[in-house]
Amino acid sequence: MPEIAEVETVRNTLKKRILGKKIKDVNIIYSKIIETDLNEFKNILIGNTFSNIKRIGKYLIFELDEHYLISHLRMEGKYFLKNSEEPIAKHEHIIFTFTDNTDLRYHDTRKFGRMALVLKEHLYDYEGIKKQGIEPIDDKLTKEYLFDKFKKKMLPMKTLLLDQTIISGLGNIYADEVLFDAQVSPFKLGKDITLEECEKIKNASKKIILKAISEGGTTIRSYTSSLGVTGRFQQYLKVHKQEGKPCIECGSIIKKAKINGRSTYYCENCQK
DNA sequence: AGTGCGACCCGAACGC
DNA sequence: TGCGTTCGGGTCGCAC
Repeated sequence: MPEIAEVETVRNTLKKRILGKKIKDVNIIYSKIIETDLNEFKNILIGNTFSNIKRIGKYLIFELDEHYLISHLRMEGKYFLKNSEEPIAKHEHIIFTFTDNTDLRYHDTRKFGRMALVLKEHLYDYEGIKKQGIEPIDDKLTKEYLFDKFKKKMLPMKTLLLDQTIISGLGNIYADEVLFDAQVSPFKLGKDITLEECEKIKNASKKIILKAISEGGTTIRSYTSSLGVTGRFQQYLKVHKQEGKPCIECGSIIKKAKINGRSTYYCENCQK
């Protein structure tokens, strides 16, 4: 389940492998992934070259001549690099074939990921991109900014951390970890949060994302032979999926709850 | 405007 | 064993 750290790892790995290669064909096996008109999608990509790969929030942005290919992996999207002769595997939905007879293959068991082509000057007209808030690693993420965004909200903090228009890039796993690190209850309403707690949330977000990115980078090195390009997150989780285990800080049993439909793990004793 | 929730998918986990 | 059911994850879009 890719979050910002996994997306960053995929970006760095693909940059080393596909930049400068000319696309000679695009095979669309499952078309609902693609939001752009399919003929237009193929016509723009064939003959084109990926010249850079950027990231905005959880979106991968592949740079082309005049367009960007925007790709969101959602939960299970992955990119594989394979030789073109290899048979198409289950769950491979979009295949970009380069002139050197290698493929970039988009693999997604849940078919939830999305791709779209936009003209470069229209990147920020794309809804998902336009709405992104500030990233945890950006110095513009201040306690004052967070306090201002949270202070009138009747929603629980868990929900607010998942809102990409406030903090860009936190997913369900890291939201739990951030709240644990900041010692803030996931149930606490935005309107009840203090400036001091915003400072803790800001620091925890940055710390956890930076750690996750470095872990993702470590993990990927074991993938060189199989070519599965994904940054699987490490099991350094203190609360997420730790239900029933003792809290590493106080020994209380980690609890699980649903908050606005999202599974949430927390320590009742540490998080107030 | 703010909030709540179903839809999109399908493999894994669970219940019988 | 084998079947059917439930769950989960990020985002969108619709309902209130």
